[in-house]
Amino acid sequence: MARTLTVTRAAPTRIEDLRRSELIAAAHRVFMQHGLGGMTTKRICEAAGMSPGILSYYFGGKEDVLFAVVRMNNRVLMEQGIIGLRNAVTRWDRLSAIIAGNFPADLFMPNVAIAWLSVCDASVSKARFARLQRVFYHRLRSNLASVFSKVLPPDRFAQVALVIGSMIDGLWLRRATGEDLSANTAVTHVMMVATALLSADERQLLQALHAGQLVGTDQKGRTDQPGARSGKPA
Amino acid sequence: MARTLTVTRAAPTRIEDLRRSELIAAAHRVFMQHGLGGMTTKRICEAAGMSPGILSYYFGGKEDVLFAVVRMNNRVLMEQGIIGLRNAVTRWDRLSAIIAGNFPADLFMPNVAIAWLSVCDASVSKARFARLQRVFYHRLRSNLASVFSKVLPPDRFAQVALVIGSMIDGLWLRRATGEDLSANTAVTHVMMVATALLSADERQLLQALHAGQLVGTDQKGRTDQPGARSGKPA
DNA sequence: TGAATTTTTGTATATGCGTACAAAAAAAGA
DNA sequence: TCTTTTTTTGTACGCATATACAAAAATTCA
Repeated sequence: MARTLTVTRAAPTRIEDLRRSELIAAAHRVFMQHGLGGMTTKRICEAAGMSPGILSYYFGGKEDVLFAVVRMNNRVLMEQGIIGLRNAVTRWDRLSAIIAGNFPADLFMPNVAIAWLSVCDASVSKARFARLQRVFYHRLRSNLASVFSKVLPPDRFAQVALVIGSMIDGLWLRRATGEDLSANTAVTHVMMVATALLSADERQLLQALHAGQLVGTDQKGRTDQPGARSGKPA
Repeated sequence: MARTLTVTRAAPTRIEDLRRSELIAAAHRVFMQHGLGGMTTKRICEAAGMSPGILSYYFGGKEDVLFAVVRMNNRVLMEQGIIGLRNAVTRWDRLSAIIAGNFPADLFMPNVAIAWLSVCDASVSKARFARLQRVFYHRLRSNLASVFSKVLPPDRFAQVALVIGSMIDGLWLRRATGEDLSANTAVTHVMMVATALLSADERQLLQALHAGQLVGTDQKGRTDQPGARSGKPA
């Protein structure tokens, strides 16, 4: 069905995949604008310029569409994160890229934040979505590990990763409530926290080795701008 | 109507307020268990042991009930926060009490977190709820100000307050997704961040005055336990 | 007790939703 | 061109919900 197995060995009827993509894109738009609650089948089909019944022809149901939307969204974010990470050389650049990858300037807006919030809400009852969420968190964690794992002991890393992850989520949530907050300041705040936490470790480590050498490590001065510092912390 | 204006000048028929309270309490229970989406009028009345139609007799509609529930919840949290703050003497005790007040051990659970999440979700379209949310945030901010305002310059305080607030929200969100996290560790993590941020200021301040005296201020050692340290940071 | 009022019940109505499906239209193949 | 398959349409059904409301029950008052 929907596949041509005759003379031409050509790929499966492309119109099928095309329609699916169009519907997913339309659903994505509706989702971003009206949130999960306002994402009705009628609106989706309308946004795609198709008839209301088309959805059950190309998808098993509405949940399948939503799943595809979230999946697509995550994939895009991850890909953007990867290309951001390619250009980073120092550890701090890498950290900065990871954080910034979680705050795309064009997406860090109330509508998007609210939409993402309602997915979190739905994730608790739908196992598929919870799994997607977990994959996303895991990706963040392993990205952070690539920065910190050789600098911090495992349990300390777990703390730092939880703090950074929670801050990212928390700032998105604040954005959802309409707080006046730019993607840049969000990144800045997370980097500020990371810096503060790491320099605490730094001092603790140095103190454990030899007391009194602390001032020397800090002589470069301190700014909260993520990019202002390119040396590794330890 | 519903008031006795005859011989006895007694207060308005108390049964009215009683029923209202019962319904609010029932709605609160249903809300915590089934989330916003699962909070139907039928379930509320059922949980209150009343007939399905009673709700439109005592309330204008379902939204009024939800509003009352959220309002009650906020009031309880604020009152608990106040009594926690009464026993605090040092600045760190106060900060600890404020943070701990945002993570009641018996409420820091997925169900509650999810319920609270769905209210955030609904807040964006219903102005009344957004206002409630803003009041809540404002309370946190002014509580934090009572700790930090004399130690930090205003703009720096704004940063710290945003970080702490976001972390609180973020940890609740993580809890909503089922992350294994106790109220105690949540408090610990927030305190850890606050400590790190504050000691950054501390060092910066001291550095600005005289270089080289840093080690002396840190001689007491550092633990991340909130209660382990009772001296003020600056 | 008996009448008046308050409170509760149960149901009826309207609305909005997701989904299935038969019929129509379009496209492809011979 | 005619037939077969694919794609689209529009509608209809079932389900769940919030709300309104008339009737019944309980309570209050004289």
